Amino acid sequence: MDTIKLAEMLFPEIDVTVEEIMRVYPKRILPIGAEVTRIAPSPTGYLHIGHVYGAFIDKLIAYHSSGVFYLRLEDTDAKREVENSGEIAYSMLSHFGLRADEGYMGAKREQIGNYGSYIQSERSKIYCAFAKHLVELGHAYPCFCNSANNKEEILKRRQEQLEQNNDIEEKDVCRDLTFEEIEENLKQGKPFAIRLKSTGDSNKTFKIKDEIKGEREVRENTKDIIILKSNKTPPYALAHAVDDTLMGTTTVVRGEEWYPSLSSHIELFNKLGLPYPKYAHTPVICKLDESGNKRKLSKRKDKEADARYFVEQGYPVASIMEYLLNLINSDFEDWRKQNPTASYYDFPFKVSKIGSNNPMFDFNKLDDCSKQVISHFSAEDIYGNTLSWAKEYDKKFFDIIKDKKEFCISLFSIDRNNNNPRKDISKWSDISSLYFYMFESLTKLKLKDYEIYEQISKEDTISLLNAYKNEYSPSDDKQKWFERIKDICQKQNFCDNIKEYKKNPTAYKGSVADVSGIIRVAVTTKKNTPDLYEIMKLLGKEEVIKRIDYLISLLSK
RNA sequence: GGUCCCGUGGUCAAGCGGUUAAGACAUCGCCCUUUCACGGCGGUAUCAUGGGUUCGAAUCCCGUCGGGAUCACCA
Repeated sequence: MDTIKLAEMLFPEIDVTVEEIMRVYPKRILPIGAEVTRIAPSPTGYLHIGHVYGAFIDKLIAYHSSGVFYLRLEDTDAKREVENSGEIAYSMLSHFGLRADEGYMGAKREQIGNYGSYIQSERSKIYCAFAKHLVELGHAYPCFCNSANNKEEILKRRQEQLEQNNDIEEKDVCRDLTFEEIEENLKQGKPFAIRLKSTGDSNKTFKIKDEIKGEREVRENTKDIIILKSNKTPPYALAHAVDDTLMGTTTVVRGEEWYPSLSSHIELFNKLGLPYPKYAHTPVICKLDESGNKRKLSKRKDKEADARYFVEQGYPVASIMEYLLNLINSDFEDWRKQNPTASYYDFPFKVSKIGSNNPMFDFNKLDDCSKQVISHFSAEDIYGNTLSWAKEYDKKFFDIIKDKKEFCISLFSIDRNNNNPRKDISKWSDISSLYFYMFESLTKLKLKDYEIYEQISKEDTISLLNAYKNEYSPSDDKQKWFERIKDICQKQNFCDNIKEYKKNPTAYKGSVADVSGIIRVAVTTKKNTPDLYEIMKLLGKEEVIKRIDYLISLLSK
């Protein structure tokens, strides 16, 4: 068959050649060893946390090799496109400090870099030229079969095939069409897609090194994959081969879900006569679902799949990044211990040290990371961050704290300006509930809202509170303040010394810890708060007495 | 169902033929502490399983089981 003639018949409107295009995209001039990486989200809604994870690895690779990290928009599927999501992807990436060195810069901003356009929908002529080239070479052919339109249809079709022959094989009925048949189809105006004419042998394998998985042996591709859809846009495979070649990507970092299609991508590169890049197939972040099984974080089911969730919750950027880095290279924590104040970009990260297990997302661990991170913040920074977070995501709390700068800073300073700062805040949204008693009156609460000391009788509790109410003086220094509590202990047969109490617990009604705790609960409802002395000073005598009285009244009912 | 990937404590994991099987989170004790914290110390593990290879296996090989991914004109 005259493939040149066929190509011309299929693509009469394409007048550029692959050679001409390649000339427009010169080789990058970079330092030796520099890696070019990219994040290539498709604008189908929000940015998945997995993209943040992947982009972070991209950025790290580029950063440590003095290379380039760029952002490309993979918007070749108009059906799935969601408005504004390109912008969301850009701004989320920027938010997490993963701003690209070049590429797409958000909807209304110009693209930066010499290898654009970085928006695939603007490159369709390029893809067609490559597809045409492949037809010319006899490595691709037109397919006139009807396509499935949605996932449901695909799954149904697959199910039917399974029931029939236990095997799903791509049937390439158009592979052996004659020139005349193709011409006839074209005349009738039938739409066509372009398929790769695979020459792979499923009994043969080849070796390839994955930067994460290491040396692997994979089976040759035998599928005639689609390389151009009937609407003249490319599916991922062609876009990947063409763009990553033209844009000079040296390492492709992508999720493990791509691994099964690797051999088809390699065949495509081979047929194109192009060298393929290095690959790093990353593990996929999972979670434990309701039935106890591990599964990929799902956009539809899991709120934490959306990168915005972490912003809405008020996690500092560093917290997320450090948690992710801990997942990426598990020795990060050791390094962090040695280098408590260094930037995480200085961590000697290694692609090869990325594990190949799919990790489960662990909020416990994230929160711990975040508590560590926030413990290094100053009270002023905590206030500032909380304020700007609340302005966006908690209007009510914003109104409460916006004019209370001094008060809040005093509050956040408690237990903070020392060598072992308190670690109770993991995200800005914690603060309103953690310290709610500092911002509102307690007079609407019921007894069940208090963390009452069950082991102390109601009568003793009331009597302790009454006694303390009369003793409390805001002008006391901390020493004196505590002396008074001890006084009450002695008068009411509570032990004022913990060690003593532990030696002989039955001799007392309780210890000074219980008494302090009871006062703490009366003032704050909670057993766990920052230093009580400081809290009471901030609240003021009137409020403290009022709160004690209120709890007494609740207990007396 | 085919193909591929993965199996070390609740979670993240170090480990690469000889280890008392690191460390972190969570959890439970204890200690420190004039309260809450912070911090310190410690407990909780027959390395999915069965069989090989070996003087010796979490580490190598095979089977089994379990989990995951993928098999689109989606990325």
